Amino acid sequence: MVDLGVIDRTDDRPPYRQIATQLRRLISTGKLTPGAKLPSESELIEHYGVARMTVRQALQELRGEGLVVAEHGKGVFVRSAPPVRRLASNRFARAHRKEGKAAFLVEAEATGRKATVDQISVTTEPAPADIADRLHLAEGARVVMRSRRYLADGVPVEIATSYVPESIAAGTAITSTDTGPGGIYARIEEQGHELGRFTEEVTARMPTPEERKVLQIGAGVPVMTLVRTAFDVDDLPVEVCDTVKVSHAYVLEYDVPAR
Amino acid sequence: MVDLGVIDRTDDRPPYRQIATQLRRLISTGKLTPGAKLPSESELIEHYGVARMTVRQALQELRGEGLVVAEHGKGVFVRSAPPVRRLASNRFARAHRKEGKAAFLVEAEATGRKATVDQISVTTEPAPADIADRLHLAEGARVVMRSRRYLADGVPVEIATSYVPESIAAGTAITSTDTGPGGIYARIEEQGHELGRFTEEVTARMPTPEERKVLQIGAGVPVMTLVRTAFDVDDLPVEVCDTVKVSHAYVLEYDVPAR
DNA sequence: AAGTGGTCTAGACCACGAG
DNA sequence: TCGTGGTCTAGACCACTTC
Repeated sequence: MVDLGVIDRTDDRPPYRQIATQLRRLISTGKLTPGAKLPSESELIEHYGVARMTVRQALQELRGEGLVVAEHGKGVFVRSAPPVRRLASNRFARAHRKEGKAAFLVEAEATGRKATVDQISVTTEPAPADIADRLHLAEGARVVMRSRRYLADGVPVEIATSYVPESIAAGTAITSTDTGPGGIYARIEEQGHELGRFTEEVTARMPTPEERKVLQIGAGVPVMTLVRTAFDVDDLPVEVCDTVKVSHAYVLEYDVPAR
Repeated sequence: MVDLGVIDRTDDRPPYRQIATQLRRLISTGKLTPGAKLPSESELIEHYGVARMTVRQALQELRGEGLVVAEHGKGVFVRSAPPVRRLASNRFARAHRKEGKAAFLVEAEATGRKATVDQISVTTEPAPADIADRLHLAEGARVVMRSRRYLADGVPVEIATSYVPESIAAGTAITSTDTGPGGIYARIEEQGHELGRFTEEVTARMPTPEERKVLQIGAGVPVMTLVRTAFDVDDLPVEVCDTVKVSHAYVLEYDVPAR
């Protein structure tokens, strides 16, 4: 059992905040390490001499910060930091594709993690408006839509959906579950669209309830969205990939020339 | 007053979730538009016939998703989407510095916003361990540390802290509140360190209570952190800038060659 | 069965904002 | 002053986990 402080009733900050601060400090100073169990609600109630709702409010603040996770019937635990994957901006370098490797696997290999992909679905549909816009397609033009989930060491870290114009994807392995060596970018180049550049648009937000479920994250854990558009050497957009990443599982790295 | 549904006591989902779902739907369907006031707690209590804590739990779920903000003494309101700033990866191009413009102002100008900077503080201190590491400095080496807050149209959108080795900054305007035309990058180049490239590391997380206060955001709104390191043409790191951005106020854009 | 967190009730007093 | 949300109390019953 860790040692807790006391509540200062003359303090400006309300009791639940004081409790939250003390628990937060136990975590940040390493007195409570990832995976460790916090004192139970009953223990906190008794120690601080407050009502249950007060303790729960403190715990909820920590849950909101993503510092702890509550497990029904077991207790409240310090969130164990998932493996952080650093995504370098050169991860789509042609050299890697030539070696027959998909980007996610290249990354995983570099960090010694076991990467898996599941929940793969491939359909052909009319392009959503924003995708059609990015691909310079007419409204209602059809695209091949590939969705999948990525896991690192068995933990879900990302869901991704790729859109390729049907005119490029038709008759290739892009419409198959297994896209073959080098992934869809290799297939696109085989169709005569040598890749020239990518743009990536990054932002962050809270996940939808469905994303929370698929990514197996609690409330209070934000996601990053990265929308990548691939252009061929004629600057024609050939693919859009919309990814939702568990934020604390990723650091994105970019190299920018000063020009 | 909008029309609400009722609680189905035979439903699996607990009442507070049903209430949250109904309110969420009012927002997503546009029956409650940004800035609109939700029914007050008392109204919800009366309408649904539940205790206050039940209603508050529903509202809290929406706050956690960043959909609404509570204003003490006034009510709960649908969050109005703040202006989104798109940050292009060429925003530090030398051309802009030559024109005597700082990056933030260049961006603001491009989008027609009124950009302001406040809470500027400049100190000289021993470098924190991670900063010393990035700047290739010995532990305890001194750096000039510049903190400031950026606002777009009066709304806080970012806080930033720059670190420059004292060996470069000493005796320049970098140690002044006003760094002069072109900002600190112009001053660094005047010291003989022509800039060659930048690296940027991006991730997202929940804000600390203090960041929430400075950025004036509620719980449930994530932040993006962007750590930029500037290198001169000899690949010597000359500055580290640590920024914390309100996530929904920014989209970061990067251009990546396929190589 | 015992302990944990999840949900709910029915009150209370306080601090803030607007009229 | 009045209505708003912010905080707190002291109970209650339920569902989940472990033994």
